[in-house]
Amino acid sequence: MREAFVRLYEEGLIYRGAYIVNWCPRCQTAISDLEVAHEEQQGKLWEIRYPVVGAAGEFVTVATTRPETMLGDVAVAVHPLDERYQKYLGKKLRLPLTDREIPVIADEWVKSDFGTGAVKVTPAHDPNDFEIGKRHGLPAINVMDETAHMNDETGAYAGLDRYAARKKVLEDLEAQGLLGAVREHVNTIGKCDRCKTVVEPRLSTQWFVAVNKEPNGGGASMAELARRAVREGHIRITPEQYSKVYLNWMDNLYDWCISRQLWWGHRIPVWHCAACGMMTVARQDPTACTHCGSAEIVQDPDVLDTWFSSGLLPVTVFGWPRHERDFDVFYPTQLLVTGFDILFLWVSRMIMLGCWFSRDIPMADGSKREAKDTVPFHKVYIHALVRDAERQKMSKTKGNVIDPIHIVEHYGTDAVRFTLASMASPGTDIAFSEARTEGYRAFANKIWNAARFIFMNVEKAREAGIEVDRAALGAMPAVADNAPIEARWIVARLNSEAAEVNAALGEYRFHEAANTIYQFFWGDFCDWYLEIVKLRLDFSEESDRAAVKAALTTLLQTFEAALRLLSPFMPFLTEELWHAVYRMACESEPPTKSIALTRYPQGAAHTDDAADRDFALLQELIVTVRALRKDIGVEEKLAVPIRIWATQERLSFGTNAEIIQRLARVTEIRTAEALSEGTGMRSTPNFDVQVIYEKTIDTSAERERLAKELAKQQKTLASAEKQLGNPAFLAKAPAHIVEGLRKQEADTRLLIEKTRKALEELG
RNA sequence: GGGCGGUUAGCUCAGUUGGUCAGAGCGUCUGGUUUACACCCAGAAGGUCGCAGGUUCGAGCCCUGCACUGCCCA
Repeated sequence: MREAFVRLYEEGLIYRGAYIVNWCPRCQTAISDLEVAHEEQQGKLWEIRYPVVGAAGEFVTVATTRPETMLGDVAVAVHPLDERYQKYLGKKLRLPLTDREIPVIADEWVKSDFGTGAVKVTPAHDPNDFEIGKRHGLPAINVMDETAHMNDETGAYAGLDRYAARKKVLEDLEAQGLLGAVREHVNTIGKCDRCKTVVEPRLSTQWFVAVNKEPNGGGASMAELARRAVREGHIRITPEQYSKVYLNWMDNLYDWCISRQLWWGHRIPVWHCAACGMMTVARQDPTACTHCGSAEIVQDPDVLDTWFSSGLLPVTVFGWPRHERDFDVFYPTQLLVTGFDILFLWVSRMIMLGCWFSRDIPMADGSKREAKDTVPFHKVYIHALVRDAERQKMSKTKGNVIDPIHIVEHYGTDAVRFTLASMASPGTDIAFSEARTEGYRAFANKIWNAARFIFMNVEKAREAGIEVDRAALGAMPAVADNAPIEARWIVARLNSEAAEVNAALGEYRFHEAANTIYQFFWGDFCDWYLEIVKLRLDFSEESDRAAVKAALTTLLQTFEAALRLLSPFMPFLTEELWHAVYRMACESEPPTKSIALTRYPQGAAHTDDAADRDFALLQELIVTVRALRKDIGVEEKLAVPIRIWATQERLSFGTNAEIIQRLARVTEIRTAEALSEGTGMRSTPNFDVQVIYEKTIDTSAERERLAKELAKQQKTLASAEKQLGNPAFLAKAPAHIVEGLRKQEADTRLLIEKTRKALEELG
């Protein structure tokens, strides 16, 4: 910290000066612009008449939102082109309530249409007035002390709090007939971020970092280096939109006030000499003034802004200012994860100071460090902020804080974690949703129950003398080509979903990763695979033991891999179950102490497209039959025969009859060569299916459904035909789009024909 | 005042470079005590993607304007 301060001072980038700063009267310290929260507030605009000296009965009327500061007025300013006030330019006014006379000056900054067009100038208590004062060489009269009470400059008002003073000033003006109109006025006031006290702009002597200035030796400014780091892509901010926010802020950066009048913090390494009045800035505590040798030196009482030392973290963490091996090895780091509210406060300062102090440190191989290697980190991921259900920022004063402990106790840590991950889509904040959390608690429960089912079967298998080899676990499962369809399918699925999860994580799309896993675990693994695998887990004497063992192995392998896939999202549950897998299935300890230490499943797309395709058809058939049964009123429990007309060879419905029977509650599958008459039919481009059911069906409802269906199909066809009939489309659209549309058109034509026929048969 | 977002099913939200993308969960409705799970299963209904123009063969997605809304900075 000292090294940084002294070096910047030597480079001419740290200076001390009297400026208007944001002053918190309660904390009694200066605070930076970033620590001030601006709020709109209904206030008043008072008009005050300042008598013109030497012109009895004439006044210049000013408008102000802060009458008490008039005691520190040193001028009244008007716009140079404002005709109303031309005659007063250069004249003096008598400042009411005091015995001072102040000039009328012209300054471009004054807005003629605001208030009366004449403004009081109080350089010690307003940043704009300070600038005007500097331009016109006016003095600055501070009228308040560090607690925002009126000081000795104010005579009769001395000792009054600023608001009490305001009241008295107004009363006195009123009594003297100098108070004009009072209007309602919305103005913006600054409050201290920490204690919410209204900030007082106050003239005081502070330390600043000149962020936009070239250093003494020449070269780019700190802010410029920090801008380039992002603009030139050495630092990539995700979501990208924050790059713009960052650059916009950097482009409008003022000097950074780094001194604080607090009693804790790093003290400023500057000693003031009582003898000669000069300053000694030193790395080591000096015993004498470097200018005159006097021993009467006192260290500056101020301490540094906490973000100054925090901003140095990227280099100090690796031993800077010493040059250590850690620095060579780890700087620049890869990724910083943080919330956007910290982007300016900390991230920007780390970039500025990191780039600055690393730039003259050679690379490990001795070569010169280039810009890309000066940055403290290569990537910044800005995560979402959690807000309350009404999207309000949580705050203690508003009382809308959601207590994470309470939520975690209620829904479980894993459910809360999964909820946040699933809602963390980049660039938007998270409105905390209890309903979503409830859903993911159910998900955790679902996984737990799936595990119970699996372990139960492992027990049964063991009783039947079937054991799963421990060596089979811990990797991506592999299945034989002649394995049952559901085994081939779930393994292909696991692979493609794992690949998708990895891709999503690589791009910080956590919600996508979470949703993919959710869908895989619940939708694919539980709803389809587990239901089908029940058929294979037959531990009776007459079963094919090799087949049962293979099924059980795939089941365990898939579950184990799925747990690893899920573990970053639900660490506690998966840890527990993963250990249980090894203990229950293999009666042994897992290969590592924690699931977190295992290899994350990578997966691959298209490992078994044939299984994917065949299983999709099977699902389509089962779903169609289920819907059909419901439509024609087959009781839930009743199993019925179905009849299928398949248009494709590969519909291996025959070999998968068991699956269809179990999942669609079917007794018998008949096949036919052609469309038959009768009711209770459904068509898809791949097959027609009929549920054979004796009871009369609701023909009018069925007709209505078919009519609706037909209308939809015709709409689809019309749109496809329109596009395909457009030469421009055929000429310009890519081939796969045109092909896809052609297939859609053909399929739709076929369906329309079938639907029409079905309608005819209903009569 | 300057900047950055958002507006998609009743609710909470996805929808990466314009085409096979209109989706999920919750809620609603219907039916189910199938030996893992009713914190469950099956099925269904529900949206002219804020409004108005424009670019394009093609727009939830790109451009312009407007309305409402949130945030950041001054």
